[in-house]
Amino acid sequence: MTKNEIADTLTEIATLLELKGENPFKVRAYQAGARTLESIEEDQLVRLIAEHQLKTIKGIGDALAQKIAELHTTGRLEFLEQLKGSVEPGLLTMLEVPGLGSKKIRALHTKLGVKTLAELAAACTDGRVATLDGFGEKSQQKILEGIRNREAYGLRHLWWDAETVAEPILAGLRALPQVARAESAGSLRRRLETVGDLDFLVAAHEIAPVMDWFCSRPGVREVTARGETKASVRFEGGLQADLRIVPAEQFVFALHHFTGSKDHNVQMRQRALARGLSMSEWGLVPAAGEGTAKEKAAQIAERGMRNTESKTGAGESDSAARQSAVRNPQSAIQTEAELFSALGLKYIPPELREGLGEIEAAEVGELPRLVEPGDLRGAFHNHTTASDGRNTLAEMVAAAEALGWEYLGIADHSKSSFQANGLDESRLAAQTAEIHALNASGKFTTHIFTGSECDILPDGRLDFDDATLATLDYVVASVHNAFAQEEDVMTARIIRALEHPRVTMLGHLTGRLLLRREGYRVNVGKIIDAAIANHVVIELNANPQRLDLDWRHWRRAAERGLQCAINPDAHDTAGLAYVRAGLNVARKGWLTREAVLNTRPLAEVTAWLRDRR
DNA sequence: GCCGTTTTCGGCCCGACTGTTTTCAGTCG
Repeated sequence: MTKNEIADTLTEIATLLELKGENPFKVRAYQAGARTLESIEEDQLVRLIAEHQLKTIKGIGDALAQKIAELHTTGRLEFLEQLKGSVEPGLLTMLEVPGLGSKKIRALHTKLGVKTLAELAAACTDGRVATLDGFGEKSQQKILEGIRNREAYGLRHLWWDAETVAEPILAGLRALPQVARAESAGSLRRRLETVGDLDFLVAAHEIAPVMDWFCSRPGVREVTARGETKASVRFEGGLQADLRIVPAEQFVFALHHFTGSKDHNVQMRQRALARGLSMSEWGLVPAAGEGTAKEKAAQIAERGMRNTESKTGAGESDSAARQSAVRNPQSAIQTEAELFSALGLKYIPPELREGLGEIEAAEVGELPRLVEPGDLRGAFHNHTTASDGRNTLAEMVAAAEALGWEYLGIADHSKSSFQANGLDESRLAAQTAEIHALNASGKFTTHIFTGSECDILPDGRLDFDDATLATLDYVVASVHNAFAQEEDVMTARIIRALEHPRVTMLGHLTGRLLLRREGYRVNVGKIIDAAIANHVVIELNANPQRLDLDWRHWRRAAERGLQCAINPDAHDTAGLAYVRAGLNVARKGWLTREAVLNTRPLAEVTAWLRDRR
């Protein structure tokens, strides 16, 4: 096991011990052990294990040293297996309900005997929870709401997680000899922040082998449908995936159809009709004559295509179009660009196909040149082991260099973020000195900027005084506490921070966690105004769980002059890759390279930061 | 479970908020 995997395992042990009601200081010892482990380098750990010197690290005693060594060499731990066996697995799930911690869960388990979320929900519904000591009506209501939210959210998945599942499937489909073309479609291809299910579209000259391959993917729990041209499967974890197989000449029409949002598709069809054309997943053909719904349904049934009705609910005109398309194959149109062109439009990237003005812009050639992955030259807002990151400064810089980045900004937490091991003035000074020394050493081609993710205190003051902030290249100001403030209080608090001359950018504006937690109540428009007025950048936090500020705000904000920084908020070297999720959202927000600070070369960014100070 | 030492157990990390209380426990960042 790697260092970080071992740390995760120690944290898991701590959670299980907590649920068992073990000595809280023992729990803390495991948590501290995990953090300690994260703060050392991988090869240092390997050396210490080999030399039986683990115990020389503060916070690691006999017990932890033995367990860490066992995990490192064998990858498993008998102690953990036994521990898992002694804790009801359903109790771990309850930890995901807001407001429930180990103490309350244990009370619910021992006094009411609930073992699963369903049993807990039932106990709330019939009022048993409110009768327990330490619980009341409000707690009962809150728990019930938490469980219901979780069920509702559970229907969707983070784009990042869905993409992780989809990528190997798409690659596998493309590698099949029967497959001419394959693409993902739907919200995954539109790069929406959350995805309901996966859609794969394939052009194949032989259907059965492709279906077989798809339905037998590892992790498929159940094949929920399998017809002649479409199959649906459900993966462990609940994610559903659809595969549609179409003839090659139909592929591009189906791809467009299953990619666009409902609004985009409706607008496209209206546009086609206005030009005497009928558009559907089957093709683009001269608008067909009238026919009864019954006749069309019969034609579809005849061709055995029941499974392929439109997702957008426009099946009527589609079937007519399909009938014509079959008679008039659109062999001239091979790509989506040609399809758009046939309707007098410039190519619209999938990210923009939301029906939010992209067709009008494409008509007059005013679509933006969207920022692209290759445009990024670095990123700000990254953490190291100095606060709550899991890789050291040197490891983070080496990873950035491997990505070809010209610069990397380090912004560890400030002292008020106690829970995240925030840096006080002296530790910040030490880190700044370390960064200056590393830059001077020439060890890395990637330049390191000194920064801080400085807490915005509840009254809008910053966590460091001006003299301390003046020692840094830049400052990311973020809210990490007092989330429950009224909207006007929170808005004024953030604006006060933006007006501080040392603040370079605002971190995760709303604090939302996708599928888990709403953002704090805040007037986004006023904050954007204040950021523009004070020449402060607003970050696009690229953590797949955040993607904050939301793409729906960016187009107008950027038009009014707001600068964006796509920040991975990386807590380990792997986290730098999150910029990809951030780029998706930036593109959905119509952002160009010019709107994104970290597309600029090092010299330009250096000058920009200097001029701001 | 770790640490430190007044050498063999006692102490171990912050602060706000909420909901339950009537002085505090639990949760969360």
